[in-house]
Amino acid sequence: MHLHLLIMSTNTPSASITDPSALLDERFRSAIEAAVPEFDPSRINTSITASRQPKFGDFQCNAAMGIAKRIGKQPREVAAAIVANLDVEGIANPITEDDIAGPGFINITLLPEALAASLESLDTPELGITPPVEPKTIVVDVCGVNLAKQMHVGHLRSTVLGDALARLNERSGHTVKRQSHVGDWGLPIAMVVEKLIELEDTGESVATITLDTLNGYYKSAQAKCKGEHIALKTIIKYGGHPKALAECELRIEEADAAMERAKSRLVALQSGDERSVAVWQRIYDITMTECLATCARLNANITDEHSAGESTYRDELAPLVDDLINRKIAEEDDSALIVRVDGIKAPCIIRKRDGGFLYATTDLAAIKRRVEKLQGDTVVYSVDSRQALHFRQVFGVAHKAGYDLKADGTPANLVHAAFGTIMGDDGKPFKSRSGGTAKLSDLLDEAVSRANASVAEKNPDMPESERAPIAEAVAIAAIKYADLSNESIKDYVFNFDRMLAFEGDTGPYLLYALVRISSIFRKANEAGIDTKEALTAPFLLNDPAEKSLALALLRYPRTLGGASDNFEPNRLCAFAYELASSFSSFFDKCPVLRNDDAESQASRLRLCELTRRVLKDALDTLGIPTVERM
RNA sequence: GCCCCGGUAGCUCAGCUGGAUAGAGCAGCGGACUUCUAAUCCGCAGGUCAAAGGUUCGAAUCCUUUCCGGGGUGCCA
Repeated sequence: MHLHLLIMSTNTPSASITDPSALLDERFRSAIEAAVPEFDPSRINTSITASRQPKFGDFQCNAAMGIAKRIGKQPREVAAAIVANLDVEGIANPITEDDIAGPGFINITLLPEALAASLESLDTPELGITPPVEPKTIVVDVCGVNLAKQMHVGHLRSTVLGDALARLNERSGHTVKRQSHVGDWGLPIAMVVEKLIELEDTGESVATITLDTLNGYYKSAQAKCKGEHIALKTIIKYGGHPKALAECELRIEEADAAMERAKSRLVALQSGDERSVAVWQRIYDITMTECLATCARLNANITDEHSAGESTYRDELAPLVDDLINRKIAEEDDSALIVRVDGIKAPCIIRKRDGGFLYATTDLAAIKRRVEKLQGDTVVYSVDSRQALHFRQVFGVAHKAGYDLKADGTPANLVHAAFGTIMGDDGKPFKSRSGGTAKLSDLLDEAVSRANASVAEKNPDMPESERAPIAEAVAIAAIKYADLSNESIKDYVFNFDRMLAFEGDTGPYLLYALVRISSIFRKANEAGIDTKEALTAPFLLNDPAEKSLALALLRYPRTLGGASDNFEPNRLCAFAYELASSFSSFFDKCPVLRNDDAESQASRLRLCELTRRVLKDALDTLGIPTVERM
């Protein structure tokens, strides 16, 4: 009954009998109800946590202090009453007043057989993860590349974090819909289209054009339209040679003309001009082919079907704005159309003075589609923290207009999972060696080449054909773990040396733990040991290292649920590191194959296999690739 | 000006929603490889949790103020 209540009360009920703290919660709840009948049972929080230090046992109950305060009794007196009413038969060592410590902590030490039983129940295909009572549909805004532009460091976090958030929620049993909001519309794109058409007209072949070339056109087109005006201002302000001034003015004339051509090209594109659309489509294909390949290389599950370009919203913008006008939600201000949101000083501009729509307008249409068509209960945006105000505004407008209302009339949960900037060693936003924007694929190449050198150093005999895919996986794991393991809101320093040092709290360390387990099973099979048989052997957890490994394993379901519900992949990273660390200690202290005791050997083999499966599952859920050898 | 986010060991970072003596990894020092991959393990050292108040049995965590750093701020995306 109490367990049932517990499950109903959590969004993702990952706690089950697999989790000893859930069992303890049930027993302590009963004890508290009996011990302090005057206390409102619905307000009981048993506050069972894992103990930090072994001398305080495995778990502790911190409920007595809080309850004592509310009912005006001494904390230790309440703790004693709880203990007197407590039955932990079959779970933990009997608890007496001697186990009450400090202001009223109740220390709990699990019975070895209870620990083994919990491990048994973890050792299933689901690994203790139970599906949510009410599965939700979660839309994840991820990646967000722009046409005619390479992916750069800025896309790393959106892609890696967004994909991890998606995987976390999928693993928790929710329905996830990824949406990559591709910047495929607007004047900048029209500029590139115009440029390609001009090239075609002069007879140049654009059939085999690459994304690199497109990226160059994008930059030069942008520079052409913007830069010269700045140069002119500088010349006028500081005085320049008349010749320079004349040259500058000439270039401005050219740039303005180019801008005019781009604007009319945009009109042509928007009205469906055949040639413009064909060129646009080619740019789209070239960009997406390469970007999706980079996503695949990053082991991020982002494909063509997840792409939802801004262009797909273009017919929805005018009606949406009209709706806001008609319902008096939007108002004119200085010839622009704005919506005011409570609590935010800056109004959200949804239509420019010249009649054009903006980023915010498209995002409103996107929210509408994601809630109404995609039926998202939650829409989460894996986007840079610098856009926090934008999202506060857009979410506010959507709510004001009711665009966030689900079919049942309740509002969807709109979440900006903001992340910080990737910095260079100088503490400034990361740049390439040459000082420009760092191309993501170049970054990955360098990581792979470093990983390759390390693998070659550790395994001189390994053939190149085997080494290459391992180096690739190790490099990607290193980069992704470095990105995912920090709290996402914070900026972090991108440092190859630290990431690929292969020591300590890094992706390769986690992979190494898996490699050691694989190695044990390879050796076991070579020695003719029946490993299949061992996988059903009873767990014997006598060594402290075995026990702490078991306790680490049992934290998996709860940790996964917390990471998923809070959109915090770093929690799962910390878990994976602790698990790998516990395993490494176990590996050092508890010989598996060189073990005369057959029962102990079987138990340890099973413990190894369970560790392998949990660690692999956690890494899969983070989108981190794994290897068998390294 | 206003708003948002940070500040924890020499460096890079955790800290499970208020719990016991604040934890890791690098770097430093000292140990452990004829033994399941030493990309590892074990130990030592390293802290006024930016500062000051407040809330209470109890604060890195919650509240207030101040300082420092970063970001954003009506017609780019």
